[in-house]
Amino acid sequence: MDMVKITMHDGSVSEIAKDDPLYLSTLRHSCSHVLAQAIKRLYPDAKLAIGPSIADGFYYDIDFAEPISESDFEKIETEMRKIIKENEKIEYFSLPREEALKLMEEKQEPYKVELIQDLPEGELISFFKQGEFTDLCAGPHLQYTKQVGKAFKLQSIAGAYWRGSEKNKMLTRIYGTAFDTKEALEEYLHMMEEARKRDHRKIGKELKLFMFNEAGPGFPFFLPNGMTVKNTLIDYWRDIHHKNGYVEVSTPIILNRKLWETSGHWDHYKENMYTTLIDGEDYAVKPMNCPGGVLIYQSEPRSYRDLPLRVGELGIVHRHEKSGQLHGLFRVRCFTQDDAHIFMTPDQITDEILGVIRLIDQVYSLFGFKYFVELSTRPENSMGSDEDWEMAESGLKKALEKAGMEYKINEGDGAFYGPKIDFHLIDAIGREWQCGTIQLDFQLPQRFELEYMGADGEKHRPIMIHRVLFGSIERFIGILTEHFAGAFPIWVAPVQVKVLPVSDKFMDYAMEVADKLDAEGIRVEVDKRSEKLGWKIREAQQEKVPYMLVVGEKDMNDKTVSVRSRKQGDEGAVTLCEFMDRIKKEIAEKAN
RNA sequence: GCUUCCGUGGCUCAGUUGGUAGAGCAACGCAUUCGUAAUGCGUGGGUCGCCGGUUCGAGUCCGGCCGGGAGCUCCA
Repeated sequence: MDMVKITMHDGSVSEIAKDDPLYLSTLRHSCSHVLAQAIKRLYPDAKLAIGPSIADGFYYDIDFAEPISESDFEKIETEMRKIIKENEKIEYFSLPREEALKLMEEKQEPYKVELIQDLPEGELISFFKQGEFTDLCAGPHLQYTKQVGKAFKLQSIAGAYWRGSEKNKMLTRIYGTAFDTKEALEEYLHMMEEARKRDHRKIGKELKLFMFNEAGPGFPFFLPNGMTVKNTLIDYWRDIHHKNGYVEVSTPIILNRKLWETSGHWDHYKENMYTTLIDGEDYAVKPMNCPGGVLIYQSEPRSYRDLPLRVGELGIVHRHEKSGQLHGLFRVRCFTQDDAHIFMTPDQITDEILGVIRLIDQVYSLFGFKYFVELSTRPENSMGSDEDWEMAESGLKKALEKAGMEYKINEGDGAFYGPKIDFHLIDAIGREWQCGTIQLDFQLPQRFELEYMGADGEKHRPIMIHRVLFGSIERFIGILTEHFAGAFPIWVAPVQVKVLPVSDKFMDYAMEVADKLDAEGIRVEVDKRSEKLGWKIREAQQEKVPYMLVVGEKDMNDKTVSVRSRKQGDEGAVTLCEFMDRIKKEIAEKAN
């Protein structure tokens, strides 16, 4: 393996292999310096902020005197190539704090001055210099600008707040990427193109799954095809919950202010709630299902014999997300949570959590998702006693261990009302999505003074958990759409079979085939247009219909159908019965 | 919400330095009746997101609003 020398934070030189991830991030970081140098040459008044390497490339935040746009990229890239060709040595040097400040003040770089002021006192400040360009930087860097090579590209421009705070000035961020070979760059750009093709907003339009309308920004409309997908997921959800001892309830969408005051939402979540005044009383549209679920728990006296009580609800919630947060089905203002609340005694925590973990595993595995788990523990400003937290956290850990599940701990990242487990699934092209969560809650049982009668004849407070598997059904549909690139598993596909008569002469037979499939509960359509077969196939293929049944003279006489699957293509003629058995089996097995 | 880009027939897009709109697909009609990813011909369809301004004249320029994209921030 090729080795390459890089200059580290302290000026020392290390030799690393080219397959070390540090090499690529160093290359990108040096590329961001080349970008900054080019910017300073072309726009001497621009002020530099920070320019790190990131997962897929790098960026540089810059305060421009005049706005620039992506049409300036060509000019900037040309200057970058020039700098790379000049092959300046990238030199390390360090200065005591005072001198470092003086240097950046002289260079009129206010953001760099601010950064130095925040660095710990008494330490030397490191810089990297290439030609006329000097930048405050922790490194590491390549040794010569030429080593940045030719495989780089500026990608986009975006606003970004100085130091990530919306109170600060908005800077211009230039995103770019760099690789060590042109082939790797090409491959990456190709991957990005693939991701764009899978975009659920694009596929959602093409397959007529859902739509949006100005009448309700962020409120999805489900079209017949999308509704089939949604209902299929819901049917499946009901089935597995029934089998796992859950009952299902439904609570009102709109509830009185007093309830939200008791739950704490009125004080802590009001900004995101839709509220209204009716007959002199305040109401709010529910942003969460829990308070309603709690009222159901309270509707009758509960005994320890009733616990654990697993109460599911496919609750429609509304949250007024800020306009800039909306993103297709991934971030909406109205969605269906596949919620459930479990009320239990403290010694039931581990088993109940374990049950939910297994349910989540079952669901994600079904769609072929891999996933990883994070446990978030007690934050500062939390409520509840030390003993409560100790009991809850150890209960969650025990459940994870019993399930044989590896997990990462996020210290102090829990909600103030209890610890939680998050499930992040990984889709077909490697992206991560946080979907399932299991959250313990000490707060609501206390606020609502929930009780159950114990075996000892005393009243006790139950432990409550909130949990979702899909998270939001709408968002999960978006994820599934991208995961499968629109080619849903047959049990989910809006249309499972499309019958394609070779010509109008076989329409009656096509209808007969469709009727028989329909009678068995298979979602089937007939392409009745007087088009050529090739055209009908093309369209069905684009619609990602799992099975096409071509029927012509031969099939009509033999009582067969010619099967074409979207994956394999032409599979030849079989009797309708044979096909029926096969498809029913595939649907029942929920095969991918 | 902030920065920035965008908004033209159902869809995808073109529209040069301002001179009151065009293509392909779809739809509809006619012909074709066809065996595994695009048959041909014809017809209809747009107050160019909305409001206001500049101009003899605005899809094109300017301002505001609405909606969307990218990113930032946010997601008790």
